[in-house]
Amino acid sequence: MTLDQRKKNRVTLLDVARHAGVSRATASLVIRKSPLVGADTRARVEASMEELGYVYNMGAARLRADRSLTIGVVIPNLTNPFFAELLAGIETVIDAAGMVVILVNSGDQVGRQDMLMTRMREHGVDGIILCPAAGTGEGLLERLGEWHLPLVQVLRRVSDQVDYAGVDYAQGMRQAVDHLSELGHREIAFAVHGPVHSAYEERVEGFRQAMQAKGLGAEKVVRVPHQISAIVDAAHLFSEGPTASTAVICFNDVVALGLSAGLYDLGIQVGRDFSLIGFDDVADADAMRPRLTSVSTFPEAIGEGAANLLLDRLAHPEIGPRKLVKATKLQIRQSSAPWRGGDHDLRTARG
Amino acid sequence: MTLDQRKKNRVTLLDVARHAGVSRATASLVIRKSPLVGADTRARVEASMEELGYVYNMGAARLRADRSLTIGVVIPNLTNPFFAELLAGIETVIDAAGMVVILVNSGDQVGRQDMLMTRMREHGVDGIILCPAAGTGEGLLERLGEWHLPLVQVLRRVSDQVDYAGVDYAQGMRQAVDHLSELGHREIAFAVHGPVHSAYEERVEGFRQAMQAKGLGAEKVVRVPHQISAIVDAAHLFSEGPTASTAVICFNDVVALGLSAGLYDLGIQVGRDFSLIGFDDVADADAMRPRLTSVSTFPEAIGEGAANLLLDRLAHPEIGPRKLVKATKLQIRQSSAPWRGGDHDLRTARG
DNA sequence: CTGAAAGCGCTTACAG
DNA sequence: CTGAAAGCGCTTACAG
Repeated sequence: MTLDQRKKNRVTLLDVARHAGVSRATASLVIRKSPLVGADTRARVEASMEELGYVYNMGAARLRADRSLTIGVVIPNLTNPFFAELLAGIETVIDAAGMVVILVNSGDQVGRQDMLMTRMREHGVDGIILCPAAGTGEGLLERLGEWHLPLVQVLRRVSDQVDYAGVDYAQGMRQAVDHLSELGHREIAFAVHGPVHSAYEERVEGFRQAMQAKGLGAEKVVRVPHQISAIVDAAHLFSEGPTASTAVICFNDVVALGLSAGLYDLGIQVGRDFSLIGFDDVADADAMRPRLTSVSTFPEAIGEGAANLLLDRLAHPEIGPRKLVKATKLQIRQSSAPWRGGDHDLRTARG
Repeated sequence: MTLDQRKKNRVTLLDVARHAGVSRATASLVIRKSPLVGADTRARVEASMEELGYVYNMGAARLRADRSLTIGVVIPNLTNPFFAELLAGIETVIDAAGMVVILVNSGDQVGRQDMLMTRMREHGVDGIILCPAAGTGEGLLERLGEWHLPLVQVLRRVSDQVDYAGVDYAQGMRQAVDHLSELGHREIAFAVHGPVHSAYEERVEGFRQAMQAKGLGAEKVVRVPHQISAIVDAAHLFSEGPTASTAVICFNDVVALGLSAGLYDLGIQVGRDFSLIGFDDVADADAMRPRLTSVSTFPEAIGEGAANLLLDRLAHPEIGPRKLVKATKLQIRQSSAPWRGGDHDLRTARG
């Protein structure tokens, strides 16, 4: 039996202490790199640890010290490349701090998320980085407050009373709208999809305000399907009917990728007869043809920011809630082009 | 501060037991759903837990019971969408088993990986799912064996003596080669990149064997850069010079995406004058134009398989090493097309 | 700088 | 079915 063997073989701190001829307390101090212990003693203890093959038992340490060097990360969807990059950023910082990430997937379901928060708590995580599932109420955050479990919201925000790291969506929308406006476009649509949460609303609101600031109508907020294959088939919404446009800003790069293919299928040449702007800049925009103009939101940097916010919070529980709102950057490539004038028939465009 | 409050507020099993008028042992049995305890007693204890807001302390339980309900997952690269899907599959199964994933990123560096294995061990994980960094030796696995730490290798294999879940790369290569061969292609190249590991070698070897089985030369194994933007610029390797071909099988979809763009830039129409086959089928192949023919390797299913293998291993440490080699499936779309004959000049192709 | 003792919150035999 | 006791491997005051 593996388990029994593991148990039998285990060398404890007491074994190390005996072997080195010191007390258990001294050995413990060596492990935690306390300056209280002399250099020669330290060397002797470390040699014994090496010789006996000692393995530090976090579980025992955590029970006594009440910290686990463990962070919970709750994410609504792993397969979205945006979240994968966010996670990579979080992992980098947490790892560098000598801590470890416990990862769970809420599937954007509030009920599951509740269950997972409890599970994180049972595992004794020192803090949580949460991208709240759509529909999360403030209640959850209050409960965490009662639990005295440090929390950082990332990308989506539910409460102003809790740390938050996210994107300046208003700025991003302004950059996209201004760019299209300068190219002469007036019939600009915003293609949205997915569940409604703060990041969704900030994007829509940012679009409205940016359009109004340019004296343009902002009524063309058009929902497209979630699956990319279905987005392809929704491209006609932007070439005909009441929401026909000359340019579309996309909720994210997945939408842009789908619409790019769909417009191509309709014989509309993006980057010449029609303009498309993505959001996030995580898809392989450089390898798309035409290359996709997109608003970079730097998910990896946001992940790093969120993790640093949490580490700060652990060190300083007393300071007030903080916000980290990252600037966006418009990456201009080929998919956005000057407006070609009103009498131009989109469908004749193919080369 | 926070920590002290958490401590002070904490209600323990003993509190629950007293409140319910039973002993601590009985309360413990209730938690672990033992049939030894009567229904009325159980109900009383559960009511007390609810009323007092009891939180199970995994840390304490693990110290005594020597299991943590925690699994370590070591992955070489999070941002690759292939690994994101793999991870999603693992997480689903581990979560359903009531366990939790500790995720770390080796960055494909053997030294970092060693350090992370030790860290996992200190955290007391019950087992590890490892996609070994390129260059990992058998020594690591032997060491884990000595540690009595159950391990499953995923996607890449270092030892036959340890459980493994992966892809039948030979089959995938055969499917790709046979398809191109049936379309009349004879000058078929294999575009590879990235670090060399078992999955790399199995693909190359699979290509060689499949080509030879068709009586074709298998010398055109061509290395392309790692960055997708640089792959785009490497497309000329397949249109001219000694490795010019009429069809390319790609190491993965990232390579295919880059070459697709690069060939387009060269004026070569993929899916008419040139054939391209991807591998993995994780990129949004349906949204590419032309749609990418690709060999599906089902990373999410492999993640699930690996996690199930590990759960089985935890339950039955005594059984011999097992292998789970998942079949591939060729998804034929538009990027592969019949050979157009020898005197056709690729560069005149553009419509 | 070091040692002896208590305790973190559970689980596990062992009696009853 | 339940209770009293020991112990998992650490850390933490408290003396010296």
